[in-house]
Amino acid sequence: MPQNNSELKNKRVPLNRETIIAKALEIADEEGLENLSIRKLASALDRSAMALYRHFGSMEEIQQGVVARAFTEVDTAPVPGERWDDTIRRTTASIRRMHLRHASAHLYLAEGAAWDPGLREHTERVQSLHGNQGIPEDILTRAWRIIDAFLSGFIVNEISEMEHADSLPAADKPAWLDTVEAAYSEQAFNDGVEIIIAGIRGLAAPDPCEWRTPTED
Amino acid sequence: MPQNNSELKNKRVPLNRETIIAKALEIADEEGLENLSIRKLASALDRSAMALYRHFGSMEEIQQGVVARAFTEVDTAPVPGERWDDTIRRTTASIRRMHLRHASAHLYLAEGAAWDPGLREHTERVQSLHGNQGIPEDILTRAWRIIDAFLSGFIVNEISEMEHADSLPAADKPAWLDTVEAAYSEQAFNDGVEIIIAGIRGLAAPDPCEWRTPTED
DNA sequence: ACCTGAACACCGTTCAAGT
DNA sequence: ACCTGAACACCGTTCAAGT
Repeated sequence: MPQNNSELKNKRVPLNRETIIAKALEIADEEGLENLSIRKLASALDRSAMALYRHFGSMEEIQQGVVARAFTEVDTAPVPGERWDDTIRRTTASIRRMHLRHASAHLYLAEGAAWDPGLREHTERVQSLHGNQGIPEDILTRAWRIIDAFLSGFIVNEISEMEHADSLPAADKPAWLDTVEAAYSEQAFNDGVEIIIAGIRGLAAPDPCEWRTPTED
Repeated sequence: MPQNNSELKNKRVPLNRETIIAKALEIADEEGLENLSIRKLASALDRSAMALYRHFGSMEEIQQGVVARAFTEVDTAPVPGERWDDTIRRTTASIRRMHLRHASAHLYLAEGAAWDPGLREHTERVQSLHGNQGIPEDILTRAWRIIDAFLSGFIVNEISEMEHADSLPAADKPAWLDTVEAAYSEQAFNDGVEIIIAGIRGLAAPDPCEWRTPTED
């Protein structure tokens, strides 16, 4: 049975890294990264599971690709004249918003450390942003670890809590849960970021911390 | 073929929640929680996989049990007269040490948020510790969220990084690196804890923050 | 009461083959 | 060059049966 071109175009998207990852993120957004499988992905692309192995070596590689793709949505553009702490406020907020946009995908499940292939490019972009601002290397290293830990921990907890809240009858909530539940909100996130920024100033003292992204002229 | 009692005792440990979880933690410590399976666990206990379903409803329940069991190793005892910030230093360090002791188990994979059945008891112990010290409830709430995020994020990153370092070729990894890495990690952890404690003092100002665990007399 | 084997509906991945 | 079906060695879980 011959099929014409328009029929093929509807189902048979050209197969390459980009289209595979795009479809994978779509499925992850609907069912979660933990429910993404090669067979499911292949069937959504109207291909056999094995066809995907021409483009990816393993399921892990596909998951890393999905995370990398989501991180391209994060705002890491240099803003001339921006002070280092405003850069931190802007980039961390953007990362959090990206994760909330893809909350159902559970991206944190595949998100390894900063040297992970999926996060490497993102990490380099943000690090060079701060490097260009003139932050001393040892301060940047120490600051990075604390921010990175808080950020990833906060996001995992926040998304888990969001999903749990939807599935819990109000009468069953013990009193101590309020403390935990109230924890994850916009204000909570900002509290943490401000505390860490103040802490970095403490680490760098008596440096006035006037590091800024260079202006054009 | 009749088997005598001593032969049975060697292989056939009595089957209950406790012995199942103990064996599950053993396997997780060797292969990681992600490679623990009901079939593997049952075979290690010389039973069929289905025998375990008399004691646990699902694999998830077993994993939560493993996490809960590991958390009983954490030092959350009340120390009369101890100031709140020293309690934070002590309990967070103990949680980190527990995770490092079970680093290969990847316990964080099953560690949900604080309301997760596996962490519920632990959470209640620590919260009541601080409640008894007289920390105002709103301060405890704000402090908890930041510490919890930093702690879980730091531990995941630290263990991931340790394993990444282990997989480096020996030539790329001089002998002194272990010490430096370990020391740096320790310092980074303490940096974060101290910054957050200072931040909590800022949130509570002008309160002198002299909250302490009650003494006996 | 306690445990079993067989079966179901899935996985990721490898292999040899098809056009 | 690109894709396929069949197979392998696993999963978690359900069912009906055995002692």
